Amino acid sequence: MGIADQLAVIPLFEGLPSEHHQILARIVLTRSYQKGQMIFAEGDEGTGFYIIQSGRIKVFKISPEGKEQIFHIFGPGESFGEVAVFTGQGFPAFAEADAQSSLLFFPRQAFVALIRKDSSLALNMLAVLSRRLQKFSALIEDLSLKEVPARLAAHLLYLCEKDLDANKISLDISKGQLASLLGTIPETLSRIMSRMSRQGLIRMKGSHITILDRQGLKDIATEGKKLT
Amino acid sequence: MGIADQLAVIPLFEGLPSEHHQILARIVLTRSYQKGQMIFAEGDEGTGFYIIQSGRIKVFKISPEGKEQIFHIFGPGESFGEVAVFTGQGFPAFAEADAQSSLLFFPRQAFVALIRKDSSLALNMLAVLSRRLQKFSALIEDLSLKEVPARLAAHLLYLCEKDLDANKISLDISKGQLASLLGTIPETLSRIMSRMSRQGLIRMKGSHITILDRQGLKDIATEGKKLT
DNA sequence: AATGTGCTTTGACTTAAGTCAAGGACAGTT
DNA sequence: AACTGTCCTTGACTTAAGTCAAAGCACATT
Repeated sequence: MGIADQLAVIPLFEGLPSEHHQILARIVLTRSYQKGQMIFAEGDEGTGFYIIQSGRIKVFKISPEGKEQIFHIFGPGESFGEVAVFTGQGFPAFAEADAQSSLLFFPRQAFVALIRKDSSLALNMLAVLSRRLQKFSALIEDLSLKEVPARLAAHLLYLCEKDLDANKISLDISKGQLASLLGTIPETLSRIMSRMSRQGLIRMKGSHITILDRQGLKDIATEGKKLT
Repeated sequence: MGIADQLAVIPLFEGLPSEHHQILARIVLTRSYQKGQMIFAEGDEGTGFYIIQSGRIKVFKISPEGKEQIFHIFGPGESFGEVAVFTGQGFPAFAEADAQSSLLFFPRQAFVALIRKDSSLALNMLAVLSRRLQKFSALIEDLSLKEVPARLAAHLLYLCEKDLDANKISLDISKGQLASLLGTIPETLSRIMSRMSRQGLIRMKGSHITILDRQGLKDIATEGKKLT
């Protein structure tokens, strides 16, 4: 399967004329990264953006004291680093490979040139950025207006919805990373998870979590209901 | 001056052929809002977006307990509510007039149709959304990785840069709103401001603030330097 | 099986920031 | 000048969450 065919199934490139898939295939560069390798740093010049072919990428910021906040964890088919393409400023965060990854890199100039010619591509990109803005709104709301138990409850319910229909979740990231994604630290997350277990809301065995009381979690996630 | 001429000077519509300004002028609707009036609520269907002609709009979320987090305060020439246009989902937050305001409303269908025809408009919109994403990143970083004194110090320096060259700032929003913008509450903000005064970093007289020690504020904003 | 390295959990403690409640300050109105 | 409502400040207290440090586990390697 050629690159152009791979591109055709990526949501961002859906509905484009196939000659545009050809053009994209000509301008794209493939890059590989080891687990833990940095893809770009905050402030680096944004010379293009990336789509994940395989692997996993985390986008994050880190405080001078070393606390990390993960903004997103992206998987195959998802894009990142677009913001810098359209603002002309540097990348606003760090990106690092969370596993051995293969990425497609689209250089800025050529990509912008294509977007000028293809309004479907422009609209797809607008949809991608809009959805990202929506996710950010939710994160801001969480950080500012909810406490950690509520964020965790919401996240567990979210995983449960998208992952499997049943009540079993298997975390595909470490608990430390989950903490960072929820805007907290491993110790706090650990304590809250054991409180939830003790109250019979969830069962925990390593990275496997079973939801026992969906309604109870919902109450904590949305209502101001407290976790004893 | 006709609407089309007004539109021509709005950043989002810069560089468009003037016949497109004409089209925009034909599809736009003018709407007026009293201070305190709601423009849309979270979850409302996004039938279009707005540009501010005059007045001021705050976009925010509110917790069940009543704490408010302001996402943005927008002024003349700025747009809001675009996200819902491109995701097709409801508005992700509330918007309310912060003063008597006159808004331009662009209905979704007609606007998307124009964006299909005008790639400059599409690129302008991509730039607007990208910059917004950048601002959100900064807010997330602040909420998660910095404490309130650091956020306040950064905000004061920011106001000082954009407002006037001198060291005098006059807040154009209430302190309560500033608190909500920084992700805290009035009491906390008040305490921190008096600490800053006591330490000789700023002088405060009502809504007028003078920066006395720019470097001191910078240290608090960026380094992990503490405020005694 | 033994060793080691990197997560995760737990405990005791500290601290930033929120809550509740009472005063002040101030601007506009009568 | 007195009144009224709103916003701001201050004080005493509570609490969620972070810090530091020590075990505990678990998995991979030798």
